[in-house]
Amino acid sequence: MNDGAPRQNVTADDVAAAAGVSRWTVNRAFKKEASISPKTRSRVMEAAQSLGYVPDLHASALASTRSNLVAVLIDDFANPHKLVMLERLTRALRRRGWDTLLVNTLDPDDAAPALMNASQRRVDATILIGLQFDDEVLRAAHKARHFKKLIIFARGSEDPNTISICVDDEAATREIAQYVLDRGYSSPLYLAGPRTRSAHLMRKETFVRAWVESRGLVPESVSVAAYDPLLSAEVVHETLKDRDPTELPDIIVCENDALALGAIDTIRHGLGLKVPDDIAVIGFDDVPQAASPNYRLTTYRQPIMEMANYLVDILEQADTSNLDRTFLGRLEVRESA
Amino acid sequence: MNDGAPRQNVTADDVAAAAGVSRWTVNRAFKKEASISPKTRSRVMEAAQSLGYVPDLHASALASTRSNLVAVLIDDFANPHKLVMLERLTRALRRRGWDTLLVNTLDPDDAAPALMNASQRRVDATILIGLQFDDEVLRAAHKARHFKKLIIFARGSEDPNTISICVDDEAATREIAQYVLDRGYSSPLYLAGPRTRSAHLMRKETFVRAWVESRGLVPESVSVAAYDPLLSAEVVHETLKDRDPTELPDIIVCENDALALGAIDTIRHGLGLKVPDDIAVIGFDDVPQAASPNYRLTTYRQPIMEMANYLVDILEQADTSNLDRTFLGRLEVRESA
DNA sequence: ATCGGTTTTGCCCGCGCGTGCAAGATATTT
DNA sequence: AAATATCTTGCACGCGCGGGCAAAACCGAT
Repeated sequence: MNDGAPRQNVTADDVAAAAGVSRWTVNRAFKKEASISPKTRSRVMEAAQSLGYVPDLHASALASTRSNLVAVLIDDFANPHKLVMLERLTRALRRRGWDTLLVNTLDPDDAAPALMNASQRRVDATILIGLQFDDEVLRAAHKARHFKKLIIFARGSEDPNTISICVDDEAATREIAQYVLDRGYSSPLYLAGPRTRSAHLMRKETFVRAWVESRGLVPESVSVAAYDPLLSAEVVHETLKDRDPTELPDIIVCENDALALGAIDTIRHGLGLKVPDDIAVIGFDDVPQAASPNYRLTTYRQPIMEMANYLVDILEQADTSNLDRTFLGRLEVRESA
Repeated sequence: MNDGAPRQNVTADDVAAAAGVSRWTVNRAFKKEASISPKTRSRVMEAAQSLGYVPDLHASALASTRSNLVAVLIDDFANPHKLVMLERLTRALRRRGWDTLLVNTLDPDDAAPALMNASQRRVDATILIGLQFDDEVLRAAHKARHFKKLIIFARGSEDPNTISICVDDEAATREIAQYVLDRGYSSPLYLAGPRTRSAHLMRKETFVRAWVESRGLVPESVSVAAYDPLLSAEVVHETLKDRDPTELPDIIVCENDALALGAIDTIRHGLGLKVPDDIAVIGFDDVPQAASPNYRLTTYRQPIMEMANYLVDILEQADTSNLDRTFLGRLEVRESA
């Protein structure tokens, strides 16, 4: 395992001795914007290279107030969009020198312990990509030691102590509603996700409001207990299986793609109908599968990469105030609606 | 953000003062198997609770030889099975007190830097859930400082310095081959993933061998450059689109589900054929979508949770020798083949 | 009460690096 | 060439905790 050559514990002191400088100069050589002359730096780097030295990030974090580590809390692995967000986020972070502590929030009650866990690692920020986080959890977060920034990704939040980076749900949903109206659909079914205690039903509410404004009536809606395609398929099937064809919706507007994919599956294989001819479907997120020849899902694409980059910008900001930001995506029109 | 009450830097000393014990006793109270009397422990814990103290894991890692952190390197986010593995792995780890450093290996050349990165955080083990890792990367890993265990998850490895936890590919593939034979399929197409330099084409080779043994001829095979359903759909389409119906395979045996899902999509929407009537499909992994009413994919299920638990067992082992282990899964027969 | 054994507690030293400042080396100016 | 300005380097101290051992407290039995 250890073939002798690269010693196990090369420290900055060893490199310093080899390069004929002080230990501090060695560590400076590894700091991006340190005051050090180019030649000593390269001399140090050579010595470091030959000894196989790299700075120890634990010691560094301990000695300073920064760890260059962020925690990502995630709890909903059935939703394929989570994988996309995770990929973009870790990519943006790593590209710019940040490490990611991934915390699987095992169940709703685990959110607070998970937050605590992150704080024990002195993370510079905690990012929430879940949905089970209610205000109580946020309060727990603020109690955590070394707590710095709490960022809610891809979901709105009114909490003033929190930074929220998300798509403008209202604008997006209005665009979707407009599209549905323009295409002449008349009996939409809104398929919503789990009802969280905190009021983040923005999308559904906005859609309902828009529909009422234009058509004067409240569209039907159903809610699924998790953003899981399989569960969504079940719920849609239960809801529609016994209906007279004339009572079927002509479009299912889904809070996100996870629900939409399940809806399409059920329309075809459970109800034996066609998409979009019998029932159209529209989603939200634009997960990779939405583009597959099987689904060709019309959906609203969130600019995740852009959002991830903004998140990293924020990490570098000292000031925490007013960092919330919403983004605009765009409707990706395919064949499902 | 910091509402005063919970001080930012509560250290073991503060708790010690509050509880009337020494600092060392405080830290002992937080160690699972420390020699400490129940009453002092609870007294300490109370004090800690009221002060909002939790041990600092950076300091702990620095002072000891353990960090309780493992790095997970992952590089292929198009494959839905990765999300499953990530979920099971982080769940098993967290349940038993391990934290996860998630490293997105941005591209093949990033593997070595990613490994280095992990070593800077003194991880107790590094887990590879990717495929782009060739022997050169492994060698780089062994040079890293503080390098301890290198675990290859869900993929075989001959490297003696490495611990591999995976399904018995040979047994699994033989079972699949037998199933294909038993069902009377006669012209299989083997759909393989990217050709890596190292010889890990186990599944394909085994299938080919089994087929040759029983039928005396080498089955056709094609390879897809990534485990990506969309790419797989393209490749299958390109391969089969101009064929005379009599020259079509009667089953496509896929190296994993990512490829299988794409294959099904193309068979239906690209070639206008039916699964399994015209062409059957068989996969490997049993991703969640495989069970959806749309795919009903017959596939070999890997016991990921069990494998993840074994991985954590290994972490607690001091001895590194002979920890490789293969698991048996089982063929999940649905309707696609 | 005393003794041997056992459990519990205290503590020295060090893990590897960053902060902030002072000393030293170089460059620039007149 | 001397003096000042600028850049580069060195260093005392501390970050919070753990290993391992010695001292102290405890236990029951004589």
